Amino acid sequence: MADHRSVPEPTLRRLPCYIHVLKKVEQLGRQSVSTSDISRELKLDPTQVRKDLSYTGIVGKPRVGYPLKDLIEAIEHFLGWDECTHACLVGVGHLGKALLGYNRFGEYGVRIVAAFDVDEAVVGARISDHIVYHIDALPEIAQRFNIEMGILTTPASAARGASQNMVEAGIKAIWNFAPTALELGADIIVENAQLYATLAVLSRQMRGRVQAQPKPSPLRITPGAEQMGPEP
Amino acid sequence: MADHRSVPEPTLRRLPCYIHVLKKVEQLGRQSVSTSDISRELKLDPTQVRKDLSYTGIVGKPRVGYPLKDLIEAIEHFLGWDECTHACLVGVGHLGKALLGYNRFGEYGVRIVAAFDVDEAVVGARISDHIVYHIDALPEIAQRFNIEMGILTTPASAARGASQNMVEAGIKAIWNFAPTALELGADIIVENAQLYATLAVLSRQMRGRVQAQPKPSPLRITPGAEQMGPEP
DNA sequence: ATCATATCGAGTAATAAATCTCGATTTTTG
DNA sequence: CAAAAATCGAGATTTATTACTCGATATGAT
Ligand SMILES: NC(=O)c1ccc[n+]([C@@H]2O[C@H](COP(=O)([O-])OP(=O)(O)OC[C@H]3O[C@@H](n4cnc5c(N)ncnc54)[C@H](O)[C@@H]3O)[C@@H](O)[C@H]2O)c1
Ligand SMILES: NC(=O)c1ccc[n+]([C@@H]2O[C@H](COP(=O)([O-])OP(=O)(O)OC[C@H]3O[C@@H](n4cnc5c(N)ncnc54)[C@H](O)[C@@H]3O)[C@@H](O)[C@H]2O)c1
Repeated sequence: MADHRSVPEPTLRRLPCYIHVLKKVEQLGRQSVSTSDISRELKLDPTQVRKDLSYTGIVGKPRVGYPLKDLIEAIEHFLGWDECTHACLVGVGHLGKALLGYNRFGEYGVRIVAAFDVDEAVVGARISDHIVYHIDALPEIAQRFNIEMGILTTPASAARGASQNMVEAGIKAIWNFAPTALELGADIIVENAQLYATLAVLSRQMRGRVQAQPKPSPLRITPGAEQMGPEP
Repeated sequence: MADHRSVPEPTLRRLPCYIHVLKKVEQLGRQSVSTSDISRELKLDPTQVRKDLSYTGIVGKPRVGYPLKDLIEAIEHFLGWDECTHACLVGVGHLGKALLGYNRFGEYGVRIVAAFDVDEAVVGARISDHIVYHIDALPEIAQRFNIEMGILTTPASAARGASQNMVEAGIKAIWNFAPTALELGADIIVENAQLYATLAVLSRQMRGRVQAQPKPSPLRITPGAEQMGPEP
């Protein structure tokens, strides 16, 4: 239905979860699926699932649900995951190697066609079938392979410099795994992987579960000042 | 101020970003920081930053901002990151190895004290100074090392089984990197790392930039092609 | 000492998202 | 063939989150 700019971000974030559920259901041999099925699996409200799915333009049948294959395709198409985006990865360290070894990005519309680093120890190596080039080769290779997306997995200290390199090489979208906000032009799309966001939620819940009361913490600035104006 | 369950999740997700900015500012030698500084760096509204920070109980000074050191400590304490949580990692594959090689989890209140797998090829190995045990040893070792958190990095197909193992070993919180919803008791805290959520947002923005119009998609229901009831 | 300025913090308004309600539709059952 | 059950989809309502406003206050300049 609505194909324009007005898709809630929470919806976008849930769509991959739907795909994962749907593919699992598909392996069971089912032909169709209802929002009740999906919501049961993901513990969401059925009408929310319905509203989310409606953004993709899919139409369901009362009493039956949605045709499974069409629904998966609709979501994938909506996200652009039915088309292949050429990506490069910059920073072949621990995390970079893990991403290079992940052989399912194709399902998510991404194909890593080159990797880059500055460390002579990895430059020239083959990591999970990907050649690691020196970062200086980025502009040329980016153009040659028509690279649209950059996956940034350098240390935080190198992230801004590396992102600059990407932009200079003509890359328009960056998936940033470094815990740093990038400083780039408004025409560059940046999305931070935010690994720690989920850890923060988890940690907070753990602490909250154990000791749910407000405790007299040692982090007060002016001792004794609860909600009055702080004394000098 | 409010130390109870009433912290908005968006706030929790932003707190780690603040920590990252603050630590960078700290390295510059600054003693204090204002919400204007933070909001400029992260492109957020200053009053939103202020409201987020207020949950940690920190108090700032007009015209000056917040004492940097205290602020970092306040956020870390609020998240429980000033205390060490013992964790184990289950599934020593590409991603698991990357996480084992990450030597900064201490800053996030997590210490990986053991790793587990079923594959004889990795069981017994040392990965970045972590010993890999067979999953069968999980109950004993979890108890011995007082493991509270499980980091789940198995393939999706093994995720539910492995999470079951964790729970049986007494683990109460799971950081789940597998793209599967886990089916566990309500007393178990689960947080899904959701790697693909950010990719979905990125992909959608990329496609939206290129072709913003709604197009007649081929995803309509073919009448009569359906069968299969809703119940499996 | 007084004034200008930046910033905090609380309260309020506006916006966004989740949830609820209900009529319509399709399939299965009696 | 009629009734019952399940589910869709649109719209209304509620709740959550973000953005705005403003008085108070600390600092540095005049
Ligand atoms: N490893 C993890 O599990 C993990 C977890 C959370 C976050 N992260 C984040 O991901 C990023 C990478 O982490 P890591 O553990 O893989 O680090 P790492 O040190 O193992 O790897 C970083 C790689 O980047 C390369 N590099 C440095 N500067 C570069 C430059 N200017 N251009 C190109 N390459 C450059 C280094 O040579 C190295 O190979 C970090 O920002 C880290 O905070 C990693
Ligand atoms: N590698 C990535 O970059 C990446 C990216 C996104 C998501 N993921 C997700 O992370 C998970 C791990 O990915 P990966 O690439 O590391 O996979 P992988 O196949 O490299 O590693 C999985 C590991 O889990 C082990 N394992 C299997 N069953 C087990 C069980 N029952 N108990 C304990 N260990 C078991 C395997 O032996 C293997 O070592 C997957 O669910 C994947 O979807 C990975």
